[in-house]
Amino acid sequence: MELDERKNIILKTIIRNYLDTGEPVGSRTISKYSGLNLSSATIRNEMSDLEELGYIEQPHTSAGRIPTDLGYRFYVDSIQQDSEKKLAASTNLMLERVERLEMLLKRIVKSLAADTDYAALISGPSIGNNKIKYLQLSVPEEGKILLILVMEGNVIRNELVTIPEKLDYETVRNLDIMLNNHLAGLSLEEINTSLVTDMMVQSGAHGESVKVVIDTVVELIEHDSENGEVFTSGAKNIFKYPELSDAVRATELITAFEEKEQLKELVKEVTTLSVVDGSDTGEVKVYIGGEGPVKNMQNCSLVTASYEMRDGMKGVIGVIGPKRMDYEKVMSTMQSMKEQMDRAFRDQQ
Amino acid sequence: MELDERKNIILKTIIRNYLDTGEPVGSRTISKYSGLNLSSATIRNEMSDLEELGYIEQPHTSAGRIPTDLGYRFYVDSIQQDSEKKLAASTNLMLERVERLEMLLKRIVKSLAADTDYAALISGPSIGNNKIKYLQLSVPEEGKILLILVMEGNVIRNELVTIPEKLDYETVRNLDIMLNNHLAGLSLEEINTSLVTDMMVQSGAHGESVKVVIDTVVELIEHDSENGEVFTSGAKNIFKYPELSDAVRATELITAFEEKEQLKELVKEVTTLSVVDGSDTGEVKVYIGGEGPVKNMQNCSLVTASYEMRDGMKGVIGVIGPKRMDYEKVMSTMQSMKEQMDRAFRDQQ
DNA sequence: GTTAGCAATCAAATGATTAGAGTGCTAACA
DNA sequence: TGTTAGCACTCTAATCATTTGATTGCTAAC
Repeated sequence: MELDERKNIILKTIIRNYLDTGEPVGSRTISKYSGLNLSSATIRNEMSDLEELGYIEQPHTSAGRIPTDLGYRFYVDSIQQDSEKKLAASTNLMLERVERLEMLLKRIVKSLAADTDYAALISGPSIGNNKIKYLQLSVPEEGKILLILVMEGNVIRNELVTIPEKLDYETVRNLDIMLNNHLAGLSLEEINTSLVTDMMVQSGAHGESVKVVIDTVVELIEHDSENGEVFTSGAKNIFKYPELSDAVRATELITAFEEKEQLKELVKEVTTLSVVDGSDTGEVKVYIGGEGPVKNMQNCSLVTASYEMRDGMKGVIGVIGPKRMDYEKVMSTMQSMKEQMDRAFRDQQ
Repeated sequence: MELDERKNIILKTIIRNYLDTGEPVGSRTISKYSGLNLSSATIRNEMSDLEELGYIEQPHTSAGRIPTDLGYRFYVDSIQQDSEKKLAASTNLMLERVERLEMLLKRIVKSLAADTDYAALISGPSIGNNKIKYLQLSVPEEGKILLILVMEGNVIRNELVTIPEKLDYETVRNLDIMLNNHLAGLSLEEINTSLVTDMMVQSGAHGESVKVVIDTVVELIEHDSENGEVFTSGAKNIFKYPELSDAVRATELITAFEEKEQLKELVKEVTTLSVVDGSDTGEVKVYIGGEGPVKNMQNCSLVTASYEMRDGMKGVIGVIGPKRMDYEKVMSTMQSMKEQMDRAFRDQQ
């Protein structure tokens, strides 16, 4: 059995109706609103077929039909083909002004949540496979070294390092130069044991201190690539949708939004997935039910897009809502956000 | 009418019972469990008095009594007087190991939430009225300056500043020295216009760049004192308590826990309140219903304590739960956490 | 001052009935 | 062969009356 044009229209009508009302839709409704001029009996036959094909299902005998995950997938794909994406009215971010990146991200995620009425997240660009530009040591007090690490793209990290000896200004300066000579321009993978031993040997009596500093550098980069910040907004929107608000699911989402660990995992997967896909990187993507990175959120869908900053650093924006979500609006809002951000970051360079 | 010994006992029994069961308690229950050997009729008379005094109330006719905010206050105060605080079993934090402050705070707040089963928060120590130790400039690329700000207590902040001119290494070095001469040892309030003008004049042609840098310094400190980080854990615990889980209150709490702005406000108020009180700083405090900093959380109580790091920098830990909360357990857990933290930070120095 | 007893009150549970929406099937129709 | 009208059947959700049980306040007796 195939999905002919008529089944196609009926299925879309069912889903659109269900997205609107949240109620299972019956044959009579479709008979009236599909524009096909068919009686409810005929529709019933077709619906029976659609159910057999796995696109819709009945919550219980005497109820109408609701879309299955496969049904949603069909719907979302068919939206994406309708390339005449009429962009949704979304907040103009006015990204021209320079401000702290953190503030900027928070503002973006906030309007994303406000525009869509779902929960939104944004990941800051992570330094990940980035290269060290330079580092800088100073001595805030005896026995400690303040390490400043500047990565390509001017991402800056600092850490206070406790060293096992007291070093004078001149020595620290020399170590600083030596470290820069060896490390500048390298990425995390390129820092191997032989290189470290090399530096330790070269710094003679201060080998131990140098080791501590290098370890800290490695730690900082690793920590950051696993731990790129994620901001969220609109978690409360979850409560607007009765099909989710029951304790279990709410708890899951709330925990995810509080602990952020799961969200970071999610961001990571989305990033790597889009790299694997290759071709359509940057496109808006939809994960329905437990698809892709959205494990254990059976009743939610996730819409993502990635944006690009200077130096090829990428971040992800996403919206999480119930499976019964206004996909068209969310997808086009997302698209418009992404474009605004890409443009702003490009111009700002 | 006064609170004599008998009323005292009855009131405590009512509250303890209500905390246990969450159900309004009736006269018969008290008659059985108070240990006073009084009939329910007598208890009824006393309860009627207690209601008139404002300690308890009836949700509706034919229901038992529940404590009012005043009742809770009485109960909490009477706990605090029972100075034989049997410390609750709380996670041993094993704070000896040095780790990143952020990680440490997250771990603490997590076990606080786990131990109490309520939502917990912790504020990192803020630099607030702290003094500048030194600052450091470097040039990651033309037209930009990397500003590193080190405060007393080795709190470090950095920011990339865009300046209106290209400066060579030597000039930046001189500006660095000049800025340190003027700013080192000062707190935010001491940076006034005349000082700024002074520095601008002294740096001649580079006055504009200096101004931008100083502005950034001020911004960093201000931003931080308003924005000291707050970590939370256990927001999901809110759903364990049916009296809170209905949408409105849940939404309020969830938003507060996501946006953190309200929590920061709260932390700020707790900190300033305890400064005003003076004497009993550092004690565990309880705010019931809308008391103190817990505006718009009519159905919650807040238990707080402040901890101290080196250099007198203070932070706050807190637990938010329903008014019907196990005050004894929370208060003693809090006390023990606070002590562990104080001890650890003192020893670690 | 304390208590037993009793009527009055009210929320919450129970159960029966009804209304309504929807399906599947069959037979008739074009 | 595809479409439709009609009808019996199913199941949920709403409604309403009734019952149950907990609790109070009051009064009169101890």
